[in-house]
Amino acid sequence: MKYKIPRGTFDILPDKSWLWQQLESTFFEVAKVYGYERIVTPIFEMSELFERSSGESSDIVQKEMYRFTDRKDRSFALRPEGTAPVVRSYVENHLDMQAKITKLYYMGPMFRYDRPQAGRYRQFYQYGVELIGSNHPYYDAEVIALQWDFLSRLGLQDIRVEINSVGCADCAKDYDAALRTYYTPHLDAMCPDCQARIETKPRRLLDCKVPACKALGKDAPSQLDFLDEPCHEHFDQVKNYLDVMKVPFVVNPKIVRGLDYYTNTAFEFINDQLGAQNSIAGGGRYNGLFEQIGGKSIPAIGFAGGFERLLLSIEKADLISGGRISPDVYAVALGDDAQAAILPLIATLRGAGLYVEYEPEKTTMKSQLKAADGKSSRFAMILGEDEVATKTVVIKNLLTKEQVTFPSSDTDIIVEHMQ
RNA sequence: GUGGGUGUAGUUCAAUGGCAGAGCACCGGAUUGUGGUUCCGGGCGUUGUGGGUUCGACUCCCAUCACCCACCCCA
Repeated sequence: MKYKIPRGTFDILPDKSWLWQQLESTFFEVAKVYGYERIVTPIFEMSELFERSSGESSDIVQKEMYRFTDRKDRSFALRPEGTAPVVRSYVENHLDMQAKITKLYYMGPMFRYDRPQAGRYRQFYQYGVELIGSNHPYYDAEVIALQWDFLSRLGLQDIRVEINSVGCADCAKDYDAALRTYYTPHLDAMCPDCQARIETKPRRLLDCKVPACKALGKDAPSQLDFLDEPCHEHFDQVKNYLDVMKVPFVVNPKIVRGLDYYTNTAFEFINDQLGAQNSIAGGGRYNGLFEQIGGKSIPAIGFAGGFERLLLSIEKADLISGGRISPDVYAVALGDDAQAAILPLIATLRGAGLYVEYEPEKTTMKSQLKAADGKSSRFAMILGEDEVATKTVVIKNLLTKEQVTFPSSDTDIIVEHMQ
C-alpha cells in the first residue's frame, strides 16, 4: 500500500460514522434548548491569533501548532482550539452591537502536533459553547449544566465534574507570589520541569505528577484562599447555582487550565475509566481574552469537549444503541423484462422516501434474497416473468415470511403496505 | 520530544532457523422462482519497509515507518 493516512489522524468509516452523527445531533439538540446558535469559523487563522490568546509560553504555541506560510509569506496555523477563533469572529463582526449576550456553539476538527495516544490525536474533533457578554455567575453554571445535560442524554454516568476558581488577574498575581515563596525553599527536591516553571507559571506546579512535586503540592497554599472579595463571591454563587440546578460537582483547587486567558471559574469533566487522557471536556471563564485580542473588555465563559473521548466513554460504558441503515425494500428482478419493469417501481418507492436496494449483478432469486437478508432488509419486492405478464408485483415481509401480490400500478397501496 | 510493547490474507490469529496455515467475513454451488441453518468449492499473501547474519530468515541483528500504551500535555 503506497499512500497512508497521516500520523495521529483517522478515517470515520460507515460502521462508525452513524454513531458520530448521532453524537453531533444530540449535541445540537442540547445546545438548542439552551438557546445557543452555531458559529462556523475557518480551520486556519493567522498564527498570531493563537500566539496572543493562548500565551507565548503555552505548550500549544511552543510545540503543538501546525504552522505554515502561504505564498505571500504570511504565517497561518491550523486551529489548535476553538475559543480564540470565535472571539476573533465576534470582535471582527461587531456582534456586541447586536445583543448584550451572545450564545454560540461550534463543532469541528482541531489540530495539535502531539504524540498520538489513547484518546489523543493530531486531528481531533471538538464541540464547545461560548457565552459572551456577561459576568453573571448563573452563566458559569449554565454552560456546566449544558454539558452535564448532554452527557445525561447520552446515558453517561460516573462522570466527575470538578470546579475551581482561579480568580481575576489581581488574585492570580498574589497567588503566584505566594506559591513562589512556598516552593522556592524546596527547589532541589523538585523535578526539572517544575524548577523551570516556578518563574513563568507557578500554578502549573500544582498538577505535576512527579511524586516529589505532588507531595509538596499537598501543603501548598490554596488558590481559593487568595481570591479577593468579588471573586470569592462569584465562586460561591456559581456553586449555589449548580446545587439548585442539580449538577453534582466537587471543588478541586488544583485544577489548572493550560491556556493563559482563563479567569475565575475553571472546570473539568473527568471519566476515570479512560486511561491517561481522562478529561472529556474542560472550560472556564475568560474575562481577559477580549482585551488581549484587541476589542474592548467583554466577559465570557465557555468550554470544549472532545468527541473521541466521548465515544470512548460511550463504548466503555456499553451505551451504543442504533446502527447502520438497512433497506426498507430489496428489489428482486428475474430476467431482463422484469428488470425493465422494476426500475420505475423502484424510483416511485424512493420518491416516497423508502430506501430501496437493487443489485443488477445478482440474477438468481436465491442470491438476491440472500443479499436482502444479509442487509437486513424489511421487505423484498419480487418481480419475475409471471408478474410481468400479469402486471403484478410480490411484496414479501422478510421477517414474517408473509407475501402479498399487488397490481404493480397500485404504488400508493404498496407504499402503505410497507410503512 | 522520551520510554516500553506490537507489526503475517479484508479481519482475528497460528507456523523448534527448513515447502506460510486456520477461524470469521466475502463470492459461487448443492434439480428449474423464495433468504437466515448445514454441506461443498473459491485466496495464493512483495510475512510493515530497507539492510545485515546464514546453505537457508515470518523466526536472529540493525535501521526506518506505523499502531498501541505511558511520560509530557490536554479534548
